[in-house]
Amino acid sequence: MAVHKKEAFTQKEQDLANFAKAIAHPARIAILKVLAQRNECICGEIVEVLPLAQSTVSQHLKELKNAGLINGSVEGPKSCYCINWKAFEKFNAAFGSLFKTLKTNNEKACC
Amino acid sequence: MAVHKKEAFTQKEQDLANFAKAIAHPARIAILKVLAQRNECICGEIVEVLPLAQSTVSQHLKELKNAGLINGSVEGPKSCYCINWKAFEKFNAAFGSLFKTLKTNNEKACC
DNA sequence: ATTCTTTATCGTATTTTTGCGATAGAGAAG
DNA sequence: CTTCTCTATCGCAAAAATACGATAAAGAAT
Repeated sequence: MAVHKKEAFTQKEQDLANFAKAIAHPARIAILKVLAQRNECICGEIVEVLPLAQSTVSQHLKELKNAGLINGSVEGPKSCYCINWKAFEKFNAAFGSLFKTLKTNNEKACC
Repeated sequence: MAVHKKEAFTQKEQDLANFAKAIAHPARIAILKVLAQRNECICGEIVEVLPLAQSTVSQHLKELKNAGLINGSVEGPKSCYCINWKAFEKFNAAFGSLFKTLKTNNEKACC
């Protein structure tokens, strides 16, 4: 078997998990950093910075885009990606909310 | 092919990615919530709450423990798990740091 | 119009994750 | 000491993630 049972959980839990999964790879964190640095948000330079093949970087970009963490528009030879601050803020809030929820329920560790 | 190249990235990036991966599954988020609710931090009830087999829950607990997000001690028939607030705080700080880094570099989206 | 440059997608291989049933192991209860 | 209960681990299968090379596609440059 091994059918992923993600659909059996809360929408909130799934959303947060998806966000987390998007940044659950050092390459994608590195990509986010590069995107934030370049104000003109033209990439392709990302491939040069990362120790990965072009196709792999493109794949990671796609996943970040699917997760909603970045926006992107392709115009032939050059593409333009940049961080979707709104979604990122939402993620930050969702995680903060979880953290807060956990903490208010039980502040001290018992083992 | 397909050798994970995670070691090619910063330690910080790897750490944050590992933390993120730990919560990158709704089941593990749900487990954290249950652990926070029960003050006595006795589990096994987790299995009843979650729509997963006992062995699967045990596996998720193991991963959370490996990631350092929870502490656990097994004493024969009953085990005791609870949230490692210190590590969780560290994760929260690391993520907040990334978020801040990104934001100070580039505040506005361009696409 | 043809070539060049850049990026996305396809196909494929390998590794990792997810999940379950079955079994083992470790105290508690009798 | 034997049984009972709870948890961990093993073995396995299916799915997803990771990575790359090769190819396609879409403008730019000539």
